[in-house]
Amino acid sequence: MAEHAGVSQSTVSRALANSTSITEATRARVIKSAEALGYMVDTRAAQLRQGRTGTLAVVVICRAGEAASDINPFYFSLLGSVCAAASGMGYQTLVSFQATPDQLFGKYEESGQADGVIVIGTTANDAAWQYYRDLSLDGRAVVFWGSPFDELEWVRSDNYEGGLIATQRLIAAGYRNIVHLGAVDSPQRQFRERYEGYQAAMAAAGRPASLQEVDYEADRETQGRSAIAAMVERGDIFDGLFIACDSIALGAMDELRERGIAVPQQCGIVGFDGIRAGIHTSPPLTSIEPDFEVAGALLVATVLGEEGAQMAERRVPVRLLERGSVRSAE
Amino acid sequence: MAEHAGVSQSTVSRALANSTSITEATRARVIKSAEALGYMVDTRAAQLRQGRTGTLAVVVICRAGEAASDINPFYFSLLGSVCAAASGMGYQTLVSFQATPDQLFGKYEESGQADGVIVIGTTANDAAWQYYRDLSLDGRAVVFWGSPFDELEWVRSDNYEGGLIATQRLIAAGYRNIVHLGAVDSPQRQFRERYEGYQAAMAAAGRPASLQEVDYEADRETQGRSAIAAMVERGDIFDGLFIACDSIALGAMDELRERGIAVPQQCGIVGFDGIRAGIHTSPPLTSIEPDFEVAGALLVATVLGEEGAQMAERRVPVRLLERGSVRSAE
DNA sequence: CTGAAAGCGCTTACAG
DNA sequence: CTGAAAGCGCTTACAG
Repeated sequence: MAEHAGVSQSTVSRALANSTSITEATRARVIKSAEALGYMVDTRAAQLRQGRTGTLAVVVICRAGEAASDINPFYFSLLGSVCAAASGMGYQTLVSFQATPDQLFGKYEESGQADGVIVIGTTANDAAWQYYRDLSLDGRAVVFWGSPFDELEWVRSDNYEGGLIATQRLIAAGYRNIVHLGAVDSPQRQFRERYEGYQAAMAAAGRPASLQEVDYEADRETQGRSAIAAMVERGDIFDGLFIACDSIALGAMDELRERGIAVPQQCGIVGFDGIRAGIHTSPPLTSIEPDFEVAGALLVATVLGEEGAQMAERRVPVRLLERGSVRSAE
Repeated sequence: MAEHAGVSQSTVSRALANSTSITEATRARVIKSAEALGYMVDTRAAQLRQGRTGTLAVVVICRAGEAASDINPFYFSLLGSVCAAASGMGYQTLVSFQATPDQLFGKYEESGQADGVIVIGTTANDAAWQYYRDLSLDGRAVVFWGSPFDELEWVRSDNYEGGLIATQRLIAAGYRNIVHLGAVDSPQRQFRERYEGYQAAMAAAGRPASLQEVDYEADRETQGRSAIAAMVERGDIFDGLFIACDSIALGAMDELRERGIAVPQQCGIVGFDGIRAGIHTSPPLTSIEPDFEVAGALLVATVLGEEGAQMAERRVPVRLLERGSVRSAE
């Protein structure tokens, strides 16, 4: 390559790396040769020399035995946003799906494969979270979406705000007995925050908070179904539901339909996550959606240790996605 | 590292690479030192020397302006399956989402970043397909999911079979006027194949085939809605629909509901792709699902140029996912 | 502004 | 079975 352009290897490198200490004439010649020869810089070699990788690892934690098509679609949206944000910052993304303990691998930094790790996915996989927690405590650059551990670097939705506006919306529509379907003691820290937002809105309206716990060991749809079944069989009175996650809400809606409870007439529902499947239920599911673009950008900025990616700013704003599972405000 | 274990660099390398020409005693010592020092082989350097990358690039072609949450969930399932299959073969996966012409990048092989490229995603993005077609014609290892070009290396669902069994199911349930919603001349080659399966089943039942074309420039849900709107407004008689893709079917079901046409009583529906959102429509959407595990494995084997990954075997088997949008067989 | 040389961290003939 | 040396394809001080 250097030979073809009649310059040294150093000059080729500088020309292609846009170094300023190169005549435009020389650069042009080098570039023309590169095109003629179909030459491209070997990224591996360049990065080895530079001591960086230009790559970020994104690991999606799954439940054991969960196929790709069973993964909560919310995480796929997040994955896409992270890849886009990384690409915008000039980083490639090494993606892997990890479920069982033997699949766990996060030593990307140690093996020179990535400059940092972004962990997203189900918090129910204890082994995985312990593994990545240790990695982080070991001083590696790893950032989590919605970590169960406060000491780690995390980025989360503004869950409190989401719970607040979801509940306010239900109250404004005139529903009286609004129950929250979720969990306060699960590793899903985000669930507790959503509950607290719900609680605040209820308190402000002078109404008691009421929580129906879901069994987070079960799959999400079963969680929703079982929760509704339990409430109905107990004879609970409710006409509004703020549900901690859309996938759970989908199961809840199925159960309500089978039991003949009409949404939104007899029961209003607001979910959380804004997944697309909620567009096609009947009625479509009203939900709280985080700003995915901000989520991706924040995760990437945080793992890269950017200035400005301070703790206080790691909250992703949310908005109400008005669809059809809540009747109009009174 | 070598110093700590009291051996040469070569020995360290051989011990860690499980070379047979190493005493177990030496290997044990090296491994212990590695653990003590937290040493790991630098993958980049190893691969540079070995002339391979141990990595596969997976590019998801999107529509311009499409956010991650708008991507057809089918492709996410496929993406997950590909990553899992690659991982099973000892390969990492470099994932990117590409929509606009300036985002197009597939020179992973040339730049030493991957040993091959797997292209999946919407066929409606002409520029992208041309780009990857050129890359493939240039001799690069690139394999496509459902390519519009016959000369490329592709892996596809057994679309003909899928169309056949979907239509047979509708016929068996006693629906008389079964229409296909799809396209025969779109770049989606798979759509034509699905139509042909439909056609064969109709012919075998002695019934005429009837095609309602969708406008593949629009987004998928609009395609479904508009197709139904057109049929109803024209006064077409139909009581069965085999729809080329679930995302289109979801839109069609929304439109049917709004127009008061009951599924499956007045109209039976079978979609294609088996996306999860179809579980929560009412009724749930009966669909044809490819075996994702086989799809991922075949894509990976093909791009790696494995023996046995012959053309004839690049068809992914499909099965009927019985849900609720077709009434029981008579 | 450009070139010759060193070196990033490995693996692999080549000797012994 | 193990070591010394070369080399994978780059970038970057160091000279000029």
